[in-house]
Amino acid sequence: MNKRRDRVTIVDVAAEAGVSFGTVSRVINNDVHVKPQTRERVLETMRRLNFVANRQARSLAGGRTNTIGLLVPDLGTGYIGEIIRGIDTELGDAGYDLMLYTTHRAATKEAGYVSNLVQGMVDGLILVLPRNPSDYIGIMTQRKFPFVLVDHQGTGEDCPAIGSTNWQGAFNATNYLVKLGHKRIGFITGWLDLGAAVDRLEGFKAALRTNKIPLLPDLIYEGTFAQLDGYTGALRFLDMKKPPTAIFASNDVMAMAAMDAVREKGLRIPEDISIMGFDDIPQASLMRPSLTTVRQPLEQMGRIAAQVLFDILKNPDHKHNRIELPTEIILRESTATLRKLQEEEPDLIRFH
Amino acid sequence: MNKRRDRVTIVDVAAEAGVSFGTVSRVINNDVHVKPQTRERVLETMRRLNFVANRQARSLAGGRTNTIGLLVPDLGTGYIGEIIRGIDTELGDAGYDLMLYTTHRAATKEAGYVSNLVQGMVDGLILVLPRNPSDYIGIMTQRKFPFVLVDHQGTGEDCPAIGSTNWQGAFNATNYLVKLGHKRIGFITGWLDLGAAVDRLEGFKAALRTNKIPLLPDLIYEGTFAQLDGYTGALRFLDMKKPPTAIFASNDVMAMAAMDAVREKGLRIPEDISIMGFDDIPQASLMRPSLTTVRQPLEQMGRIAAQVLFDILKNPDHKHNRIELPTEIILRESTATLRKLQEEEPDLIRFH
DNA sequence: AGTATTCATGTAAACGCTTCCAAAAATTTG
DNA sequence: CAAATTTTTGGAAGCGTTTACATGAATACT
Repeated sequence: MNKRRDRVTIVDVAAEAGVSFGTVSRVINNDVHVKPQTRERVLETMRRLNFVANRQARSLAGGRTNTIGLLVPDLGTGYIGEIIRGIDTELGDAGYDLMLYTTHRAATKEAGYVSNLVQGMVDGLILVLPRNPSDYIGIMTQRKFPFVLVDHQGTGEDCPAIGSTNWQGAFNATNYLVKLGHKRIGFITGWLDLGAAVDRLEGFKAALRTNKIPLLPDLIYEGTFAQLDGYTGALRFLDMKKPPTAIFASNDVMAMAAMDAVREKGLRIPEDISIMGFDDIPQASLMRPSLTTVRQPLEQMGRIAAQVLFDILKNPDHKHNRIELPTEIILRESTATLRKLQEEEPDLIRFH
Repeated sequence: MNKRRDRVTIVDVAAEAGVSFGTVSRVINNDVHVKPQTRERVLETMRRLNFVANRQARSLAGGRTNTIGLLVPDLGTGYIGEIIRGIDTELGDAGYDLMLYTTHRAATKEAGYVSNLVQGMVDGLILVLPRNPSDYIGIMTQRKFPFVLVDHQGTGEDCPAIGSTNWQGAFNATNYLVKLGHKRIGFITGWLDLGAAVDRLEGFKAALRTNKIPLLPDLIYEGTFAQLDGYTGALRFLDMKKPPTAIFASNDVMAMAAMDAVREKGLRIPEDISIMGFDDIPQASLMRPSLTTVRQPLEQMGRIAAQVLFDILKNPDHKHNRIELPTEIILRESTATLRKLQEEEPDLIRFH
């Protein structure tokens, strides 16, 4: 093993610098009790010998790994990509490494990974879009293992989490559609087991209420955030006697699929029907017409998740709760003032 | 440190199972020299005690980390996401963990990461779209450090790499456009420092030659794979006296931007102008019109990269060269037979 | 049955570092 | 200037494994 032989250790550095390996270790760890002059000599030697501390050994001896684990469902949409960018930035600055685990939607893998990771492979865990966190939040909390949830508000658990103002975002977006003149708005929900999905639905309902628009059960299609739901839901709406003039999907992926359905029916966006999404994933701005949507600050959510995790690492007993970041409506081409249908308005009103 | 105290080690397992810790280690490592009955007893004990082997210790003692490093430029487009999916699948099956490093286009970070990682943090390295690999391929080769390059053909280096048949893909795609009747085809190149970009350009040129179509320098716009190039390049083409009837961009991102430019000029896709991309990133099928493109088997490239790396790990002296995976044309909506312009054909011919 | 071979198991010595404690050197104090 | 105090340094004892090597048990062979 060449790799083995020519590796330079703190002992080599110590010998070369004429100090004990203990001192070298102190230098590595920025211990104050080293004479500046000695420190400089050691540092110089390390540089000259091209020394890199062995992470495994440090972890083993020190009990820290300087690595955090990231559990994500997938990397397909760019949605996660944005979040990772944020996490990665913070981690890099803090000198942590990132261990990536993809569950590929297999919820069962989650718990398995978690129980392994918690066993000391990483110092902390960031879980993005956890599927059924209740399975393991218990053991993590009990073991006081540092973790943060991203984009999930629990079904009751009270733990560190980063999310965004889903309710407010949906409320504002709906309000905006109403301002454009839309009174019949079809809403496609997300997976209602997730708090985020429920909040978006509630925001939608509240906005209708505020605007004194009756809530028609037929105009709510229950989806799961999956592409197909957007398509199916939109078709359901379009086949109604009086189809909605706008469709608000609980995420961009479903909104994009809804656009397909609308086009297949020979309708134009936004002239005939407006489409609103949620998330603002990168491709939302790339499609034509580009998608008006509610922006979640994904990258920032990632950054803050990392920061919160660091804080937990430092102050394990500090109480950390859910943090909500503001959402924002991004106006693009897929929504427009209700025009063509205005003559039909009386009709619509009669209907209600 | 609670974390510390309640950790169960092989010694605990050994005591509980009534064997020496050496035997437990053998069981963990699937050593043949363990009586089946003993093995079962140890396994049972491990299960009961919820034992998880400490990775740091294993690495330190064994000299292997069971972790591979992945260096990627970014996670934005889904392009990398696909590749990672492939890598991740293989890694998971083989029991390796994934350490992710993002360079965010900062080429300087690459070399830094590499020199650290090579120092024993990971057993091998997969570099996706390396920016300037010559900086560190040298040291890796010299140290015999296992690595694989993905989607990059060197500017001379002879090392393990996974790519696709860029030349053939571009050749076939161009041929296809010609079959549709297009004779004036605008080509937007990638970053010509990358072999892949050069190959695509050469494939394009060769197809023109085969079809006896003159190669007009004005119909080649030199880009860098970046979005803006697609836009600018397309505008350049469209402002010509005799604009091309088809545009072939060296990647999907530029093709998508070219579509924007075409639309801004009030032209329709594909009726007025056909657009062809390269890569087949996930969003290519999601845009409207959907993008006809040359598919690189990204996920498969990831898988094979991992497999090759495993092979290098097993047979360090085995010679590993570049592997090329076949590309494939994906027909979608952005290309069509040359129709409307057919009456102008004589004109075009006169021009050449 | 007695010896030669396997096979199964136990044990000590790393692996490269952190951390604690004690010793040595430098500094302050009376 | 010696004693007390503080700062700096050295070295031992782990951290939880793997991996030789040694030993003991079981099996095969003559």
